Amino acid sequence: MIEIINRPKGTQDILPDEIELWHYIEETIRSLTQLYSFSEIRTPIFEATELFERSVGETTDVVQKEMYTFMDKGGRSVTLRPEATACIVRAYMENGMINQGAPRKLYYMGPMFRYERPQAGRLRQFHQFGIETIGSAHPTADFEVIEFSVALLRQLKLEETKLTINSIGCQKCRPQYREALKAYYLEKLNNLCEDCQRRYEVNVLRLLDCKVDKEATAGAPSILDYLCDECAEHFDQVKDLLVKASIEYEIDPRLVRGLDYYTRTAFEINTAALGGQSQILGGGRYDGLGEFLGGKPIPAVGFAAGLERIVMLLKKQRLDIEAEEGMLVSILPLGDAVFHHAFDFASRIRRRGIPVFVDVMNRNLSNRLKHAGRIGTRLAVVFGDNELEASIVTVKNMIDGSQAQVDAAYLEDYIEEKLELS
RNA sequence: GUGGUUGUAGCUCAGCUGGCAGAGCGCCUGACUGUGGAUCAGGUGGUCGCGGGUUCAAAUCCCGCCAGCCACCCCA
Repeated sequence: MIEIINRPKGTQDILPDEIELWHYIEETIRSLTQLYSFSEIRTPIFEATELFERSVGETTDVVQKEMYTFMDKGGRSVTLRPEATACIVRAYMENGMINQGAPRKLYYMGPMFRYERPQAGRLRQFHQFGIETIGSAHPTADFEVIEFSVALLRQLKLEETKLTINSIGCQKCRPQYREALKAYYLEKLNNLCEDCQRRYEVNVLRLLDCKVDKEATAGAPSILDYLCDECAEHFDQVKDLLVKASIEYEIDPRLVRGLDYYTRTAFEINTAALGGQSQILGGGRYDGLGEFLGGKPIPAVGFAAGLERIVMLLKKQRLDIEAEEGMLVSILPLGDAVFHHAFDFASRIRRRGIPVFVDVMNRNLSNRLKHAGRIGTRLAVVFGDNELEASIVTVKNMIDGSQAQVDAAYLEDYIEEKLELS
């Protein structure tokens, strides 16, 4: 007995039933990016492992334990991309896009891979959409990225979402805050959970969003009190722009980012409706990334959204996607002698831009009609020997059940007319 | 990676303290030899997640593994 092979853990088959929802999301994204003048960029799904080690940061979970890394046959270590920002910046530098003027506004959409324990809204292969505005250090760039993310969710008709923002400083002021935090937590260290004791050494900022030790965190110093003048001014301007655009937000000084390259603005959009994985979108400024990757410093800001989470939310909201106007014509030939005419009719109708299904099963009319009905046929073209001898076919309207004898020579005209009338 | 929980037909599930694997829906066929949706009848469909153990006998009890879900962790 040959064993049946199942899909790999943490992956998903997206079936035809669900694909309409994906198309709806993808089309909304493409039209909105166009309206905001973001251009699509496609980069490889795997990259040199070092790209992620250098950018995402070797202390993060993503690099330490979540990467799909393997040696190729040439002895190179490559990794399935766990996120795209590093890839985009790599491509930006490699292709000399810095010479194409600033800012360069890019977007991407595609699969990402992280070796994690799967859970609702968390998969090993998942899809992200993201935008990056590269080349501008100005707060208007931060604002535009945030504004776009809000507009996108509104356009998608996603309900009950909340925007949270923060500033996490820069390489100048963050170290001082880090020290202040360490000093604050030092005396409490023994009472903290195991994870937090580890975080204390690895990445103190992460202590802030620990769910176990909420009490200890309550009195912790706020990053906002440690921002340097430039960072504070930048943050003020971003907030001011948001207020003037009537975009509601909440400031959460404990909002930090897990990835090392983030600077200044950090933001997230969350929803209460999703359970454990509440974040549907997250991003911020990453002025440090260019240098991390061995290039010039390049100011940039962007975000990434999880498409599966958007799909889940929309399903939960039971959003009715307007079904495509049903235009399908089904051709139901009766008897071996007339099968070849079916394909001739089909080509002629398809040339008018009308979708056609040809029944390629050998079964009686009753079952052919049954199947035609279930796939959403609007008009069924039925014919056997007797019709074709008279050069006619029978066209049945599947919605009201009426039918007509039609001159086979003008079948496509009749169908076109019939579909446009209804 | 840690903890909890679940796994029986394509789907939803029943199957008691071990005793011949079931139902509804779906699918296929027929009633209707050329007319779908309704009705009725018949049929198809399962290594009971996988492997081992206990037993005369395991879907049922025990152990291990795999997978799903939930929470932690982390993030989109």
